[in-house]
Amino acid sequence: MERKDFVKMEDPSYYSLGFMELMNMQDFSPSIFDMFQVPPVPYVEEPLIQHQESLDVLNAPATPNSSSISSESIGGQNNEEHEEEGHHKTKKENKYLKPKKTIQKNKKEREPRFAFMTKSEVDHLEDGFRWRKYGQKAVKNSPFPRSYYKCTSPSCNVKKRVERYLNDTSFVVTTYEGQHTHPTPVLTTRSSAVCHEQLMRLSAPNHCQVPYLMNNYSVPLNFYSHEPSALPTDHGLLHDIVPKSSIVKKED
DNA sequence: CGACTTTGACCAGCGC
DNA sequence: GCGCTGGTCAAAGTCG
Repeated sequence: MERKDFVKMEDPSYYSLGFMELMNMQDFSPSIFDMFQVPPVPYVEEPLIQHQESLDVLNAPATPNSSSISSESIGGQNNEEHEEEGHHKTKKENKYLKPKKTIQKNKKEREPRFAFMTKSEVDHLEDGFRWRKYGQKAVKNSPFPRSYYKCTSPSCNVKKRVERYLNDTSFVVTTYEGQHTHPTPVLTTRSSAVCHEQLMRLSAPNHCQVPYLMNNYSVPLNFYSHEPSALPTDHGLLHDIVPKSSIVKKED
C-alpha cells in the first residue's frame, strides 16, 4: 500500500515557493516564519529573531509539566523503594524510574541548517531519504505541531523538522540540520533525485553562499538581500504556477 | 517480525 | 529560583 504521508513532487499540489539558508544561526526557533517577514538582516552572531512577543497569542492551553518527580527519585536508589511499596507499577511508570541516558552536557554545536517552504497538504515530503519520526511537539502560538525526524541511515545524524507555516497553513516549512554521510537510498522520482542533489549541494561547507536553485518546483530566496538575482535564468514550472512577485517576498 | 509512528515524560536553556 | 519551551528519549502501539 502506498504511504499516505508522502507526496510525489509531480503532485500539482506540491511546489515550493521559497528557500532560505539558516546556516550558522544559533537559534531560529521561535520562528523561521518571521524570516520571510522581517527586513533583510545581515548575519550576526546573536540570534536574529528576537520579537516573538509581537506574535499573536492564541491562548493555547498551557501544558505545564506537572511531573514532580525529582531527578533524585529517577536516579535509581528510590526505584527500589517505590517498587517495594506493593503497587504493581505499569511498564510505563517503570520507564521513568529508569535512569535516562546521559544527555550531552556540552553545549551542542549547531549543525548547518537550512529550510524551505513548500505548499503541500501533507507535512512530510519525499526528498529521497528515509526518515524516522522521533518526536512531535506542540508549538507555542501555533495550533500545528512540529514533527522531528532523523535520517534512518546508520551513522547519519541528519535531522529535519517539519511544521506548518503559521501565516499560511497551506505551506510546510521543512528545516534540515546536518549533512548526509551517504547517498540517497531511495529516489523514486526524477524530481526527488533533483531535490536530493540540491540538498546535498546546499549542505556543502560553504554555508553563506547564495543557494542554488533546488529544482523546477522551488525558487531560492536570497536570505540576506532577498534579491531576485539568485533566481535562475531558467524559469521552471514554478513560474507557470506562481507569479514571481509572490515568490520573492521583499520588504524595503 | 521489522520498520515506523505515537506519546508522555525528561532535560537543558532561557527569560523573568 | 522558577516556570516555560524546545528538543529528545524510549516503550508501546500500529502497520504491512
